Amino acid sequence: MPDTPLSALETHLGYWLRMVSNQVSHRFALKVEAMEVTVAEWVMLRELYEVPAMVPSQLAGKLDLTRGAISKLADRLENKGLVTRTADETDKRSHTLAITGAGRELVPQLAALADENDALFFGHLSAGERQTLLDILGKITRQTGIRTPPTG
Amino acid sequence: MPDTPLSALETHLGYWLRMVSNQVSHRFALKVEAMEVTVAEWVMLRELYEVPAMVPSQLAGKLDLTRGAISKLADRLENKGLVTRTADETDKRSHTLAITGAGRELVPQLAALADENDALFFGHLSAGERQTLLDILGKITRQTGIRTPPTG
DNA sequence: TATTGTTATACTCTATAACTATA
DNA sequence: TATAGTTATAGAGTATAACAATA
Repeated sequence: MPDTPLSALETHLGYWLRMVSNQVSHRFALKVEAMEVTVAEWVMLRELYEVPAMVPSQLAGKLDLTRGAISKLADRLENKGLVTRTADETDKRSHTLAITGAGRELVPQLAALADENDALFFGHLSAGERQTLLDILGKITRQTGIRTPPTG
Repeated sequence: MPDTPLSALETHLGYWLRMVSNQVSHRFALKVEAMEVTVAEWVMLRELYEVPAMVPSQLAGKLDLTRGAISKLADRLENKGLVTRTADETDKRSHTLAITGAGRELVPQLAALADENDALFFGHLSAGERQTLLDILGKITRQTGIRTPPTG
C-alpha cells in the first residue's frame, strides 16, 4: 500500500494525454510505414505542403525543433525525392526547402491515412465532443504560445 | 498553392493531439531531469508505486511495451536504486519488480512536478473543461481497449 | 562577430529477434 | 517445446556543441 494517497497520481492530465497520444501516434506510424514515411516526416511534409518554400530555420521555429534536427529530416526527405533544397542567390549561406511533385502527390494519401486513424480513435466521439477536444487543445496551445490548431 | 483543399489537413485531431502532448511531455521531461529521472522511468515508477510487486511481463502488458524495453528500463532504475528485482522461488525463470524506499520517496516529488506541469498547461482551463478532457480521453481509450484514465 | 546550415556525437525510446535458463 | 527474461542490434527522434561558409 502506498505511503501517500493516490488521488494525485491518478489524475495527472499530462500523463493521460501522453498515454492516449502515444497510442494514436503509434497506430498512425504503423499505417504510414507502408508508404515509407515516418510521423516526423509527415509533419514536415504537411508544413511544406502549405507554402511555396521555407527556409530551414523558419521550419525549425514552426515545429519547435533544432536546425540540426530539421537538417537531418530534410536529408531523409530529399533522399526520398519528396523535398528539394534550393540555393538562395542573395545570401549564399541560406537555402529554401520545398515539397516536390512526388511529395505533393503523397500528402493526400497520407492525409487519408490520418483520416482513417482519426476515425479509429475519435470516430466514436460525437461531433460536439470532437469539436470540444479541438477547442481545448487550441486553448492549451494558445496559452503557452506554441502553434495552435485551427479554430474550425 | 496546394493542389488539394487544405481543410482535411487542418483538422486531424491525432495530429494536434500529438503536437500538444509532445509539448506537455517535453516540458515535463525538463522538470524531472533535475531529479535524474526520465519520463519513461516516471511511468514505470508510478506503476510500481501502486502495487507491492509485479512481474516484468505483466508490466510490459500494462504499459504496452516489449519485455525487452521493460528489462532495459528496470536496469536503469535498479542502477539508480529506485527499483529492485526479487527472484521467484517457485519459478526460477521469473522474478518480480518492486519500488524501493528511495523510489517510494521520490514518487511524490515527481508527482509534484507533474502537478506543476499540469498547472502550466491545463491550469487556465475551467474545472469543467479539465473534466471534459479527461472524460474524452477515457472514452477514446475505452473504445480501443488500452489502459484508461480514472473516471474521477 | 554573428548567422546559416551541417555534422559529430550522444542518449532515450522502442522494436525485433536471437539467446539462456528453466519449466 | 514453451515461457521468462536478457541481450544484441538497429533505427527514429532529438539535443548539444563544434564547424564551415558567408554576411
